[in-house]
Amino acid sequence: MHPLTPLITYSNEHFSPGTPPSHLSPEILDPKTGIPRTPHPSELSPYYPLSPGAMGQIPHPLGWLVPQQGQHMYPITGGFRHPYPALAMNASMSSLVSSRFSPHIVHHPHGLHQTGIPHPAIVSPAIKQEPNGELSPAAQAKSPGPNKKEDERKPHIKKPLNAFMLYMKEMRAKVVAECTLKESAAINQILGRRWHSLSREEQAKYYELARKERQLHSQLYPGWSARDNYGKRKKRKRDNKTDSTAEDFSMRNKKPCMQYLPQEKMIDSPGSSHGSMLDSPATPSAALASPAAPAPTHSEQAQPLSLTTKPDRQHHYPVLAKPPSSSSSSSSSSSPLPFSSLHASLLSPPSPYHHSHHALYQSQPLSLVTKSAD
DNA sequence: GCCCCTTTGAAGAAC
DNA sequence: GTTCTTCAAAGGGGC
Repeated sequence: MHPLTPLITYSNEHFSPGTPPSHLSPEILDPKTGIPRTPHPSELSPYYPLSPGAMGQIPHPLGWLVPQQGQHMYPITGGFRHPYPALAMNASMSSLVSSRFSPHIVHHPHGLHQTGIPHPAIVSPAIKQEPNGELSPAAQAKSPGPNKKEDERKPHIKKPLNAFMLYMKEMRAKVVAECTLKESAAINQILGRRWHSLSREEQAKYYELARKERQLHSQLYPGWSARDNYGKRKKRKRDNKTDSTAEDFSMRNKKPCMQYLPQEKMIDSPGSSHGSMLDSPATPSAALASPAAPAPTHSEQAQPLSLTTKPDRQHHYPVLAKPPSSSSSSSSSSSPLPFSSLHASLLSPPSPYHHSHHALYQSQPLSLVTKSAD
């Protein structure tokens, strides 16, 4: 049984493109109009199926995502962690999500909900601060921007995890166990390939979870914007990624995973690795498509034949996913390369689903993935 | 101790 | 409208 199964009570029939499931429709609660209907947390997300009274008795619905470390979706750095405390919201949540106040106002200074329980998405300003909540001198010195004071007061509300991140959280432990790898960069490479090897149905589950997560996040923090977190990290350089390909990384691995490494060793010549898998009829069965992850377009299905190298890491929309406005862009830079020289079983975890269409994607050779010349 | 690496996806900024 | 950038998680490694 798939670990998600207990959480996913909805079926794929909810994934009619363009028509979000009714239980996810904005009419559940419109923060702007303040429609009075109080959504039960279970309506908002599979992460919130519990009644408040059940808190503390029933494991966190996302426990499967973080079974190994007992962590939670949005850990509160600074010591206190709680399993998605939004679960505790019922009436308070209603008032919270309907509030027009910004999250900074809604939430208590230290990331506490009105319930007194911090939401896991909130990382209080105590991030890298002293336990008492005051910024350490170092943190103060490093606080970017002129609004240090304001920044101190603002709880750090993290971005909701996307589908792949949810998948990573679940699968990381498995990969680590199988490969004895610990370097996250290497693990993530494996997970990235596994992600592509997932069946549509399996990916759809994660997309749906991620979508609900986003929806709930937006309802919990109506005023939150991803931009709020800009600058929280030091600007990361992207240029180096060009040179640091997976191939390089795999060579650096001191503890190679035999289960996955061979596939990379099989990559000898990019030019000789195209074709065989492309014979698979790309079953667009695409009927299965979540609103967040519509079926691929014709151009996308045709693209795997392209020999163009992966220009960059952006917008690599998976089989299910398609950018909202990428009808044209999807045909160029974002199509993964076929990786026909590898057997799917080497890349994929055992899965009952292996649509041929996936085969086009699951075999993306990281060693062949290069960024376009600058 | 901080940042990089590495992955995909979402969102915002920039053009 | 398209492209680019940043941040989500994770933990070893480098400086």
